[in-house]
Amino acid sequence: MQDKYLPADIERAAQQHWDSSEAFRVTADASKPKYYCLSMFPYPSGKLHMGHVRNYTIGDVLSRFHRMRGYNVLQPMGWDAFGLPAENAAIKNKVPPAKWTYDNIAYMKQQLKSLGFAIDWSRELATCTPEYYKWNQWLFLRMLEKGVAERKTQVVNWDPVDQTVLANEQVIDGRGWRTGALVEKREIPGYYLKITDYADELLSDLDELEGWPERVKLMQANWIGKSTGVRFAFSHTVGDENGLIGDGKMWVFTTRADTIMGVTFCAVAAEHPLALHAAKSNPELAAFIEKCKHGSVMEADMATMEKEGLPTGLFVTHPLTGQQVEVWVGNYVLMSYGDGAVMGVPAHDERDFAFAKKYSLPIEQVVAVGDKAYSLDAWQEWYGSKDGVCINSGKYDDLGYAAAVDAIAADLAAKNTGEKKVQWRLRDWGISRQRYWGCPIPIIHCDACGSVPVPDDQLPVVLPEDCVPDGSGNPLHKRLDFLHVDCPKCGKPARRETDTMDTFVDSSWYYARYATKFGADKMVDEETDYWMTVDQYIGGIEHAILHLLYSRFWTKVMRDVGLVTYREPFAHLLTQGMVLAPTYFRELEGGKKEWVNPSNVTESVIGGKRYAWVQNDGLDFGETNLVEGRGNQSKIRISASKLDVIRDDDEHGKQSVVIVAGDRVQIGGVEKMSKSKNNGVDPEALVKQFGADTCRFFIIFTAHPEQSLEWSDAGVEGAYRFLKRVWTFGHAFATDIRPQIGATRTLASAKLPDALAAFRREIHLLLKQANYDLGKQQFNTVASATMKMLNAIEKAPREGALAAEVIEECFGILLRVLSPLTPHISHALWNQLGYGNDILAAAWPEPLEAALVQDEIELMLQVNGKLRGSLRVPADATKDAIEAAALAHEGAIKFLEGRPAKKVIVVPGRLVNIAG
RNA sequence: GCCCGGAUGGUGAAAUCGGUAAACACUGCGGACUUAAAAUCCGCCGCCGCAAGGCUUACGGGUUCAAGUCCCGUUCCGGGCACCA
Repeated sequence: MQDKYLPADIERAAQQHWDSSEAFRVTADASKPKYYCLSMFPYPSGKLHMGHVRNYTIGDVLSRFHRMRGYNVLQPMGWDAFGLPAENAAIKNKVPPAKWTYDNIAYMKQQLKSLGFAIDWSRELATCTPEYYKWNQWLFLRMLEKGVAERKTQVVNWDPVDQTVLANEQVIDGRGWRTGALVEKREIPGYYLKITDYADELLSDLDELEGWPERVKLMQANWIGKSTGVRFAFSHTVGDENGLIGDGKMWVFTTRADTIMGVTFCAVAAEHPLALHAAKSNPELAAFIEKCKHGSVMEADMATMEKEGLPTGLFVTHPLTGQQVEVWVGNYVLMSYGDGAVMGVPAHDERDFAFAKKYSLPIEQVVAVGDKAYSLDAWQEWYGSKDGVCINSGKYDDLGYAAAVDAIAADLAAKNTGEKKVQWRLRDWGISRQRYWGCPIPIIHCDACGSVPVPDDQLPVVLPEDCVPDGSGNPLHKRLDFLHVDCPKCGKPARRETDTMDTFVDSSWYYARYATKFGADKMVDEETDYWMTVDQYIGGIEHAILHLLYSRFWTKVMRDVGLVTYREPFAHLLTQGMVLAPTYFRELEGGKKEWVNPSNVTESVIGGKRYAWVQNDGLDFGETNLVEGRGNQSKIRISASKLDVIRDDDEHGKQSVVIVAGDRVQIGGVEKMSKSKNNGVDPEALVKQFGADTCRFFIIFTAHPEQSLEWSDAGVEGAYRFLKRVWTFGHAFATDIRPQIGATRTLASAKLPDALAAFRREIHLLLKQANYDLGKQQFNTVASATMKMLNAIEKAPREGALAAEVIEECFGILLRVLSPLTPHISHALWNQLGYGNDILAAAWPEPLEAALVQDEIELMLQVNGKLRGSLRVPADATKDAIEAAALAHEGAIKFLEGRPAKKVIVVPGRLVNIAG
């Protein structure tokens, strides 16, 4: 056996073994419990980043752990291969998105393999292949048939120079990313999936998802946003030659019908028919509406922008008081929520209050809480409270919130002008994208027949893969061979739809496709019934709402089409935290920042302040300067061609001088690894330098899976050092310890000497803790436990057959607990130390009760809640005996200072607290 | 702005049900080995204090024999906000 730890050799051999034995290829097997472990598939952006490595390491730990516990484990992998970055790369490099994407997949696949994940590669898929996206198209057609998909208008960001639709990401400060032109809102037709039809079920089924984090369920529930309120109409006589607008009714929705008597104005969206009508004769209003068209379609911008409005000069009639109420246009009213109009109750709605103050509109208090006094000076929290009673509200006076809403809803209903209604915040899912690199929407536009679905036998509608977008719109418009098609209905020349599907469609059902036998001409087959649902899903918290909600919706549609029987796709969800790294930059002329990669930066603390610099690129050893200085008592020795001197005083006035080689850079914050901040750490370089096991171990060890992880080069070296020690001990075991073991094992029946028993107990205790933590999916402390085990094993007695047997048992436990984290080294040692052929086939270790027993335990002694000592008592001591021992303890006597003990609390196995 | 999280030593973090705060590491410092360096091994390391002891889990209150953990309020940081994935 090799005495040095050589990760490259060990890892190559282990991976070859897994490959040649097809170790991770699985099929349905009814004799075993199944465990479907799924990590969110990567976008093939070019190279793996640390977020991927973290995600798949967590998944791999779970997969390997369950496999050793006897589960039939499926862990697949694939590629979320359509999307905007491929088009951006095409614009930049003049390479078709398809080529860029497939090249990236090939590269990243080899990177994934080098990390030793237990993946069944026979199930690999890429969403940009026709055999996959055919089924997007097929199910979309079923949705059209069922009325779940429909065509209507959508609001998009329009770049007037490039004449193209922009993604939100491509709008920077209200301007197009390439042209710098002011972006406009524009309405165009597109396809929608009616996720709102499933709102109730998507909300109520959250209760079934016991394996999901509460916060994710809460976020989803808030996103769906069920609110019960009253929808009612203000009547009016505004109309034109086509009759009254909206049949003389302006509908609004409110959750605060109890404040209806406090309405002093109404506000409508800029796109509302009443606003458009008024604008015809009001140039100022027309200009305001035009202004509202520019600006963001994003909710965050809508919510933070200055609330502005303009009166329309139109009036509507309050349905209960009969009073005339002026209608304003407000830039904060969304046409897409409810009916695009709201009632304005400034006394009890914070936004209305600010609006009324700004435009000097009347404010009338109609709710009172206790004896609190209402004032118009500033908004008070209680103005919006539902805990008060109605005042100044005629017949509704003195009613509480619920009673008032009921009474008002009943009166509105009696007048046939309103009713209670459930309103959802959730909007329908617009899936049309005016973009090339996506799944074609299977529709043909015919002048005679309209929008005609592509017949099933003509699927898939294949996307030409050789287009190169140039940023000025969808290149499919110029592809006549794609565009020209005969109408399936009437046979006359027609035109294909050029819009493609949102990439969230692709990722809404890939998990079901992995579980299907490929080749079968079906979207999913019987094998899915065995594997689904996904037992464990792992991915970034940033997907907590959209991707997960769309996947749940898509599953329910597949169920309603009769494809599957389950109603939820993911039983357990683990939301991993982000991978962060420090950022560094140089300030360039004009205030621009040039970001410097952390791998080129050296940092030091000088006089209590942090400094960073980039080592000189061209270190010139021909003219080496050797400099020795003193700073903070430490010697600094550097060789460089360019030097920089940093001087600083710490808070005690001591001056430090440090001479550094290189250019100073500014220290930014610790942020998510990203290209834009140039703070990514390359996993490939790391694997080359230290091996996959070190990389995996560091990632698992350094943070709880759900928490963000801060990158540290020094920490990686610590992980490497640990694995070296594991290997070194394995070598010592093989050469010095194992040879002491006799022909027959005696451990099971032997009475161990105290030191050996204590050591064995420690390992089994650590194992018990590790198993508990694995159950909690807290892998960082499992990694700690393996380090503690090695610390104990290295110090354990190793002379004699019995000691060797205990070490054999304990090191075997360590190797197995380590194997999901660092499978390569575990594989090599398990095999070479004679534990067995393949650690994958070994059973997961369980602690032995016999090894855990102890005679004496230590209890902490507190006096008035403060720690004053400890006492050793027999493990089976009674409460009275413990009390007596505690009161007799010198620490207790000293700190009670002669006072009698008022109360003695004994917490079994932990502590005694004397109150005196 | 709205919704959801988070905050513990010089650093990453641990503390299971309210019961020893800082396990396990990293950095740093001291030492051994070495001609030297690397590697490895041993020791020390929250703050104040000579000590006894006191203080300490972002900040301010509260509940409790006992609070990092529960409750109320505040600040700061992060994620999402529907066309980035």
